[in-house]
Amino acid sequence: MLQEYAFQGKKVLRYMDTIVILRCIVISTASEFVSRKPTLNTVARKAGVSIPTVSQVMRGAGRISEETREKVLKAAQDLHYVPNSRAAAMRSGENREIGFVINQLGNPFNAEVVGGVVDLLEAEGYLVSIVDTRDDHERQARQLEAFIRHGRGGLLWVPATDTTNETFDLLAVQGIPVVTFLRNVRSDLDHVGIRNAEATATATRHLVELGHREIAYLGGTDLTIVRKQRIAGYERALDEAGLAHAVVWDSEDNKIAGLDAMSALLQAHPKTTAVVCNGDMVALGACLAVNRAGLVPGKDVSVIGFDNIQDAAVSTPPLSTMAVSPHKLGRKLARVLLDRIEDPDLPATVVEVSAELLLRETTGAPP
Amino acid sequence: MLQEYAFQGKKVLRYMDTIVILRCIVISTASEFVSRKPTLNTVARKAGVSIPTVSQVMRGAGRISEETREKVLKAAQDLHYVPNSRAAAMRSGENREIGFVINQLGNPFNAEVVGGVVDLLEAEGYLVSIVDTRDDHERQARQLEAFIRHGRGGLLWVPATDTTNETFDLLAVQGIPVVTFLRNVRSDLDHVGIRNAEATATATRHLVELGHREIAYLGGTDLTIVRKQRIAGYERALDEAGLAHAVVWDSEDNKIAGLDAMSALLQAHPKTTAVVCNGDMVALGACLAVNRAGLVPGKDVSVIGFDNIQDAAVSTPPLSTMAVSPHKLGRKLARVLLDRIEDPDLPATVVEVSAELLLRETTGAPP
DNA sequence: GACAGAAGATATAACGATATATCATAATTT
DNA sequence: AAATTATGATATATCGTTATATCTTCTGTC
Repeated sequence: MLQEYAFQGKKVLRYMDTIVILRCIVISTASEFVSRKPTLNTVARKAGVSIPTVSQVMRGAGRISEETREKVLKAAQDLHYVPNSRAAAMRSGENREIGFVINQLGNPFNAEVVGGVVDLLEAEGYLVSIVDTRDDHERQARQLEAFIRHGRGGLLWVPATDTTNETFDLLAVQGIPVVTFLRNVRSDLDHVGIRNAEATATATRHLVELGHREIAYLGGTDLTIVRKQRIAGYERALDEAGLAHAVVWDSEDNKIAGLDAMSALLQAHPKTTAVVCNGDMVALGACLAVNRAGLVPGKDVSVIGFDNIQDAAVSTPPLSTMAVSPHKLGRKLARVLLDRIEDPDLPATVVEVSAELLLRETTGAPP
Repeated sequence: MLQEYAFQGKKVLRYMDTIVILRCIVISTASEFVSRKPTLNTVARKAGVSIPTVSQVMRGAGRISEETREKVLKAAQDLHYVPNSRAAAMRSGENREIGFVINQLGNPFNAEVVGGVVDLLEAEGYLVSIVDTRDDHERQARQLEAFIRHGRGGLLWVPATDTTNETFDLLAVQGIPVVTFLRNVRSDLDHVGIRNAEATATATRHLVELGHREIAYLGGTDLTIVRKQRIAGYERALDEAGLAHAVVWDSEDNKIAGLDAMSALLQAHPKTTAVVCNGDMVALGACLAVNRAGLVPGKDVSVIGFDNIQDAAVSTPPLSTMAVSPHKLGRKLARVLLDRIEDPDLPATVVEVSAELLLRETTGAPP
């Protein structure tokens, strides 16, 4: 009796035992003529050895004679064999693929951080693959789950604003190494970030020393962790100087928002002689606004930024800012993850890097 | 006789058959108390059904009674079960993970393209993970191979400058769907890009119509494909106008390089009244140089950019440019990849999107 | 009441790799 | 010469899934 039989996605016919012969023929045909991804099996047959032997040669493990080693390597090269890491990971449990969940891809600061991370992790044989949440916590939840489904040996993560507890719980249960970056939202997770409060305090103190008395903060009522920390440092420095009066003005982290916000601020508080900004983009926008008001940044109004992005050095006038090395930050981030992978029982680590006062031309004594 | 025996990374002892009992105890202990990633097996045991049944429930496949369906779903939820897509991919052959190999992560244009790609592919259940080659073809080769090892169902790729033939061959042999983006380097691969020659021709023609006669091209002797195409369009438009004389000046794609190059160009060719730029970053740098030379962009010297990045709209003066919608471009890119995955036997497709002339304030009649 | 067919579940064999155990030889020791 | 140990290769089970085949049980039909 003839029966339909599915083989490699295609229906073939079988008749009792004939299927065995048929399958043999088909398999052999396929491996001869159809270009399929080569596997250990393919290589082993071509080299005339067993599968474990090929596996050992590819990994440089076990005891293999020079003769068979060369035979196997030749076969692998001829077939353009590329090992399947996922199958390997499945069996061995070791997974050298790291996910980086980032909040804003186009940000040059983030891009440099990624560079630092990758430089360290690729040297250790890891693949670092990135996704961009665009600061949308729902998309983030989907992406994190996707990373778990697709198997990542560790995660680096800039948590989106409004990240829910469900998301944290999901990660906690999966028992996969996670290091948060920049936004220190959970004490039970490893973290690498910037000493935000210290940095804005330094910036503010500098402006106070220059003689400024009306110092506003630009970019800060949408209270993410980082903004809170930065505003806290700013307010602390004002308190120390006995300047209780503090204007915190809202703005998003881009040039246009900075421009608009600074224009409004200058109108509402014309006595302001200095602004500490939440980021360089805002600061650059602020300088634009100062210009448009017929004033000169660094003379009439001092502006100080945060991050030291590339543009800060070439704007007119060049921007004073709190500088952090994103590349170094990235390397630290990778280091902490590697340590965690090596020893999962380590207590949660927090590493915070200082920012340095970098004075260019947008800061000076008040008029 | 006692023997050492390795179990879950730790050495235990075994004595003849006793190992069986020992293993049973250990396994049961582990699954009860140690937090391990739950699998179909775990869920199946908890729900009191077989593994294939759970698999079917999770996928919504096969015929399952409502009763067992609920039982299984409850067990899965209680255990926080997350399916292992790699194991699934291994068996089923279907792999919904896409790799995006990009040349410059910090570029906001690229970031928006990624947004378009992801919007379409995530809706189809794909995970898009990104790596940054930083235009280094050796790093790129390592990353592409890593993507193949780790199993990607398709690749989107901005080929780095100097990509070698070995790299193309590696990809060709692996038989994995690949779509190149922006840089159309191989006729045997699908491609999505911009009509570069058409765009620069449009820009140049516009300058000619404004009355310019000394029109230079800024950013172009390092001859990548894209630069070649753009210069070709520029030269074609000059030829049409009977203006044989063309100055092509070198510059990298960033502000500082644009500033330096434009300063040099103005010194070497003071009669130049207009420049077509290879990108907006160069154009913004060029405007800076024009300013520093005591001239006004759009009046003394016209500058036109390419890409319409966010900064172009808020620079002073706002930049005229050739605008393309990166988001739309990203969706096109994703579409082409999906089509290829659906039908691997399709002939190679090339999709090219037009750029639009977007006039702001850096272009005008010559003085 | 026998039988066909459907419904709902399970058994089994892959996918491509690695870990462990085992098995032939050859080389060395006693 | 017999026993032991190294050496180099292979056999087998397993990782977490899914595809296919098989097996009950329960209908409904004649």
